[in-house]
Amino acid sequence: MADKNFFDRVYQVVKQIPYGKVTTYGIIAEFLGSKRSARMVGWALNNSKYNLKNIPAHRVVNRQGILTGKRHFGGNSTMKELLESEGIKTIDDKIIDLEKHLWHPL
DNA sequence: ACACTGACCATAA
DNA sequence: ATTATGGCCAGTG
Repeated sequence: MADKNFFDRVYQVVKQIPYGKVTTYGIIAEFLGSKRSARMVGWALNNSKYNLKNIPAHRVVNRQGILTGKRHFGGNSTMKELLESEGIKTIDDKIIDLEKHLWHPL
């Protein structure tokens, strides 16, 4: 059941994101083979909290570096605080120097 | 079994 | 430049 679903693949990639680094839905989706499946990546993360996995979903943002999923963290600034806690600066839920913190699964 | 939705991205008009 | 639509896969009603 590890590589059985799209979700699990996403989990393994996201869990490999090192501290202070971020990645995007598109990159993950593209890494999985279908950049059009970026939606599923977000879904996987949404289910990840149901799976109680150690998924640093706060390190996953959209193509613009915007914390699109911050509203799913339950709080208003939970995601933002987590990122800043790792040294990632954000303005209005957008990551500054995204490419500087950007991490690629390869 | 069918239809709609979902933390997106790219292209077309 | 903005808005609309298609596409991808899976889950839920």
